[in-house]
Amino acid sequence: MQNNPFLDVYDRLFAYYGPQHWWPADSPFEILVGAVLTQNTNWANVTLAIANLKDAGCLHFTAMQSLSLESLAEYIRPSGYYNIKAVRLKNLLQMIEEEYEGELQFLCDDSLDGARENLLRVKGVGPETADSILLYVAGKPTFVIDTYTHRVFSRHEIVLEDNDYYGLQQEFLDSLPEDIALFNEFHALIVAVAKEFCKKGKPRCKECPLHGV
DNA sequence: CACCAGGCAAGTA
DNA sequence: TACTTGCATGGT
Repeated sequence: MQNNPFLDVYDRLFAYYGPQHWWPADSPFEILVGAVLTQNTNWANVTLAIANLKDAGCLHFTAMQSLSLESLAEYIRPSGYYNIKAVRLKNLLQMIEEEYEGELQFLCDDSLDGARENLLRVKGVGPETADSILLYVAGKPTFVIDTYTHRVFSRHEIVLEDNDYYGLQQEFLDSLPEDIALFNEFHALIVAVAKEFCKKGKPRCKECPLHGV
C-alpha cells in the first residue's frame, strides 16, 4: 500500500496484468495513423483499417500523402467516421510536411511544448490524440487521458467526477515521477482494466484488481 | 433490438 | 461558458 493512490493503482495493475507493450504497431507511422483512427472507435475496427492500408502499401508517409481523399477514406472505412478521419489524417500529414519536412524524427527532436502546439493546431487532433502521438510516437513525458482514465479514477473516487482533460492530466503529472516508460505502461494498463472491469454502466465489482483502493 | 467503442469540432443559447 | 449534435462502422 502506497501513500500515493496513483502509484498504488499502477502497482496493482502492473502486478495483475504485467507489461502491455504499447503502442501495438510495427512502426511509428502506424502509431500516428492509429491515434487518429481510434478516435471514439473500437480498437478492433482500427486494426481492420490499418490492415487495409498495409495491404495497399499505404502505411507510409509519402504513400498516404499521395492517396486521394476518396481512396484513403475507402481504406479506413472499417474504423468508422471514415470521411472525417481521412481529412484529419491529411491535415496531420500536411502539418508534419510543413513543420517537420515530413519526418517523424524531426517531430521527436522538437520540444514537448513545441510539438504539442503544432499537433493541436491540426484540425482533427485534440488533446488526447496529441498526447498519444507525443508519448507513443515522439517519446515525450506526457500523460494520455481518455474516457477510460476518467471513468476508472472517478469511479474509484481517486479524482473528482467533474475534472476536465488538463485538470486530470495535471493530477497524474503532479503525482507521478517523470518517467516515460511509466506513463506509457500506466495508460495501457488503465485501458486494460477498464475494458475488463470498468465498463460503462456497470458497478464496481470485487473481482477488479482495483477493488478497495 | 439497443448500446458501446483508446474524440473532435461546430453549432446553439 | 456550457451543453448539444454530427460523424459511422462493427462487435456484444
